[in-house]
Amino acid sequence: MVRAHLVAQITEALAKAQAAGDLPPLPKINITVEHPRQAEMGDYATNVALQLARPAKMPPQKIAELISRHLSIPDTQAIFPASAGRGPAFTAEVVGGFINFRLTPACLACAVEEIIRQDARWGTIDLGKGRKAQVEHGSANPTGYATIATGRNVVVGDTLANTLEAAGYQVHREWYINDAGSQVRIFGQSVFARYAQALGHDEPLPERGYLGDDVKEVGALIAAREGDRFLRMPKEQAAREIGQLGIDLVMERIKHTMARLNIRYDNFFSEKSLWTSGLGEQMLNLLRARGLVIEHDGALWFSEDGSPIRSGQGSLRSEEEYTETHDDEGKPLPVQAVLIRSPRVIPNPEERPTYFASDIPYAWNKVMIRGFNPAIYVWGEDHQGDVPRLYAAARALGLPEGAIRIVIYRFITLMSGGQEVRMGKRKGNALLIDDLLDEIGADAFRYIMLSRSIDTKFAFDLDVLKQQNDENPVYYIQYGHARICSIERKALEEGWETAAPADGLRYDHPSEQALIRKIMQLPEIVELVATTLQPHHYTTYAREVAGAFSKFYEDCRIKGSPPEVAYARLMLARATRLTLARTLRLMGMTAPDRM
RNA sequence: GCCCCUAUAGCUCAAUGGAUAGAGCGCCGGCCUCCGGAGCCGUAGAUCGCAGUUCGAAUCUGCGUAGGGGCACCA
Repeated sequence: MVRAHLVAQITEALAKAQAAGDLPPLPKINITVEHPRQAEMGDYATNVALQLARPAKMPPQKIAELISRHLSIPDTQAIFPASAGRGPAFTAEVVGGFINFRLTPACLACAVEEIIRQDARWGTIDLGKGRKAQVEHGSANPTGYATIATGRNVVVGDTLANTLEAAGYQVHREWYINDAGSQVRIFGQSVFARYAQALGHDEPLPERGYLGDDVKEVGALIAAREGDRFLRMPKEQAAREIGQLGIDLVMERIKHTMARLNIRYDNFFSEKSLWTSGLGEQMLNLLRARGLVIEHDGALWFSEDGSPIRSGQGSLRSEEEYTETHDDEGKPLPVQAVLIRSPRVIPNPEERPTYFASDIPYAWNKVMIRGFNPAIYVWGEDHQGDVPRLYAAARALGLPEGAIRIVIYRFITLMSGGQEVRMGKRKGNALLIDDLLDEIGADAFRYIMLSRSIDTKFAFDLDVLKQQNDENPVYYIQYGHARICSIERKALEEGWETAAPADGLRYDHPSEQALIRKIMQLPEIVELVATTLQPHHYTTYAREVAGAFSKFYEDCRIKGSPPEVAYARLMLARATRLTLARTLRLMGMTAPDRM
């Protein structure tokens, strides 16, 4: 709200100072306004004078004073159109080369009024301007129930989707089903083995088969539903058909798990469909026509610049060829070539050439056919090597710059007996989301998943989490919300709420003002998450809002205060409730009325 | 070997290149005639190492050290 106005005022003052000859002509700089760490330095500050010191050949303090002299201070109405006649919005002060801005108490009061006016709209911004965006998340192999590794993926993805929605995008949520390829085949064989075992046959699991209990359960379920009819057909066919049934059962269960997590999808997209629809071949032909597909020893390679593969190399697996090179400035150079079809794969509509090959038509489908921009991919760090390839493919296909954005998050490891263990679906040692939800519930799960930056790995210690459950910040935040609801209920019952004072609300207490400053930041936080795609900022912010409210609640009585004070405080409590509720909802958590 | 990510308080994590690096948990010490004590206040405690860029570095660059991931006809 306020920030954009400040930037505009500073820009104007800078231009005026130059026009008046106080400052020499200067190069254009990026004018930023930030929150000073120290409250004594005001609510906002700009460092323009420090940035201009060198080009202007003047001391920063002097520049700041000159700019400040040309600064016009707007009335609150300029920022909050509904609030007229409340005086200037802020004061400006030059300290050590910074220009510090402090919102006037009247302006803080206008902010509270504005938040209440916006009500359910509070926290929405218009960054997207109605454009279509997609967040693809989840997308684990349908070869087992959802694990907590997928949990991080979906919670991050869903929160980003919520954020983009709040930021004014029309958001589509998609799960990509990797229902093609060899893992699916092995999964089918594994389910078949468990199925046969359930029917009393001594059928061994395939090599590198899936060992988890979930696959056992799926096999037994199919045995119970379908009887022994699959035992009377060729094993290969049985494994394929049972594999499909298994995928369906697994996806059903995953959808159920997602619903428990308060996550819904607009679409589940089948990888296989990219090839059965013919789009895959179409894209390969398009790339071939552009000279970007190379045939070598019967294999098909994608090469961004069409450069030939070195002769004598039957495969690009050698280090030299596969390594992503960097130029002198450290900028990545294009990957030389990526395998898209092996000579060993017999073309088969149920098989797709390679995993990467599917990414090409999928990207096209997202951006060119369905018109998503941005199309956001939420990927685990095991896909990190695919990032430059997908970008290369996007460039080769001529997708608009920036249409594809990839979010990489670090893995979750499991603490077991003081040791970190990497989970694996095939190994069957992965912790399932459902089991964890039984223990701690969806709100705590989502909060925990969001509480760490996606760039840091997460060592998951179940015992510690269970133990900490009661003192989790989740409850502190939700408690703040529930407490406000309780206050509002009581205020209604006991009739504390009087008429609004004619000349507007007033907040003189430091704890009131600190709380207002905090809740006012919500749109900035939404913008921050929408642009950085780092959702952990919400957890920090929610904790801060709840903390500021607790302090306010300790210091400032509502009940029993003079009517005007009580009214203003009640409104502040309401604005805080709206802020907490929105933040919790962005995180996909509930905002309970009572606990 | 090459590429990506990470290293901040005893522990788990924050900090759009800004001013005195913040929280939670844990430790120690205070606060309930009162709107919900799942709370509030206070004490102690930290930027992996060495250079560099910058008016200013936890943040950017280089070289180390330690950990994770990737460089599959797995996904």
